Amino acid sequence: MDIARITIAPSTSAQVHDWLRKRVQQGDLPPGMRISETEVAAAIGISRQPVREAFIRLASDGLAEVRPQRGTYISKISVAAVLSARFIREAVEADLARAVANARPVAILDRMAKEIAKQHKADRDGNVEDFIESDDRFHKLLALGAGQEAVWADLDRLKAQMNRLRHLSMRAFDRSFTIGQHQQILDALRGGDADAAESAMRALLRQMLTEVPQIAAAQPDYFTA
Amino acid sequence: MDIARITIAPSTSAQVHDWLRKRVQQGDLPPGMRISETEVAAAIGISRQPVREAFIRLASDGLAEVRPQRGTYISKISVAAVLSARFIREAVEADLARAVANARPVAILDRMAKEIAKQHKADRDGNVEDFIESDDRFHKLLALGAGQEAVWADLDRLKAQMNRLRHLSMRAFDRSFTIGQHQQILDALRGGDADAAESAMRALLRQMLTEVPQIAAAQPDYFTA
DNA sequence: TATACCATACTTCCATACCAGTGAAGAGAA
DNA sequence: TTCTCTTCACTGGTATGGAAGTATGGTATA
Repeated sequence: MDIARITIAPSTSAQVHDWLRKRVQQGDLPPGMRISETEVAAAIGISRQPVREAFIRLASDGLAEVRPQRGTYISKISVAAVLSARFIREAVEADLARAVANARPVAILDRMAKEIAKQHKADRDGNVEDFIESDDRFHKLLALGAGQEAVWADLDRLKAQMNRLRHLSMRAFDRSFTIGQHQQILDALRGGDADAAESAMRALLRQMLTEVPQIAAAQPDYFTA
Repeated sequence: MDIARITIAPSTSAQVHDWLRKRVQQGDLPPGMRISETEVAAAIGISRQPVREAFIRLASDGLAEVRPQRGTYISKISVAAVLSARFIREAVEADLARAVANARPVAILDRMAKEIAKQHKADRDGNVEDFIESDDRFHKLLALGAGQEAVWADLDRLKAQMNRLRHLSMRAFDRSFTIGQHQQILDALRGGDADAAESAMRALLRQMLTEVPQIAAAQPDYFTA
């Protein structure tokens, strides 16, 4: 038996937290919605305490807001936070692209090509969820190719609000543009052209600058400045 | 009376969390130390529940690790996390420097000059705390000058482990080198030379690449890979 | 001496009860 | 009708007791 596989059952509180977090990320629990310790506890069939602790964790994630004696609400999406995360992504992924272009890790680049193929298929099928997941994997592979896997973990946390926006808009931004940029990035990486890889990456991420305000304007109830 | 100043007393749990967080950041509670719900509650004179919730928040910050039925421990500093945050800082602050060099916001640049003066003084006086605080303000001003204040808030959260390392090492890295780079950065910003500003910033942050492993090696008990 | 077992004193986790603050509905007066 | 006040259901916050799991040191056994 593989001793690394020995795990303990996660606490009730942690399970509730995971469940809520996924539902918020997927837009199942919409921004501004009120949630109640009592209701959730009764629905699951447990006491209030673990639910309460899950709410605290959710608030630490920036996904909920606990207002004492008033109620707990799913956080609205802060446009400023999304744009801040976008700025950070552009800077970081530009550097990552340069590093990968210089290192040219063939195995990683091949996997990136496969993801682009999956994105074509998801686009044809109109499967937004698959597209988003493959998109994320593409960018994660970039970090991996630069030997900076931990960097992606940090970016992923920053991306939390951005992910909610993507799911809510159900548009995943301009998909054909995204795929085209991914291809350009990959071509540049294969050719070892750091400058081209960087500029293609920056162009990809700057596209959000025009799309985010449009999405926010279309569903103003879900957003704050 | 300024109605904006009306605030409600923070919950006990939140106060305990703030208190613990500061003590961990300042190295008062060293990495690896065991803390107990019962002990902290008894020391403060409250029940265990708020303390428990403070521990949960602390764990969300990455500053503590709760091991069920075993105990709660102050997190050791992950060298990988520090280096990941450093990589992100370099990429982001390089872009910020370029933006500021192009915008040349005079008022901000003057404030940055004052911070450099404070750093000279703190260095002469051997006041490490003052030096660290001024150092942070210098970099925050950079984000401000680029119109990206929210970016600094995100970076600040990523810097959590880095800050602990700084306080623990009580060295604040190479102070004279830091001040010199700050001056070079400021000169480049004043001259509108984006390339020079970027390279000076990158050189400053790359200095950590050599210092972090040294500090970690000097106090191995406080660090993990 | 070395090993297996077990009592015990911890730990965090969960359930329950009660508290204080909030806000909206409803009664009553102008 | 409109306004004010009271009431009350409901919210999150805290205290406490006990359940389940873990580590440790002593003890019996080989």
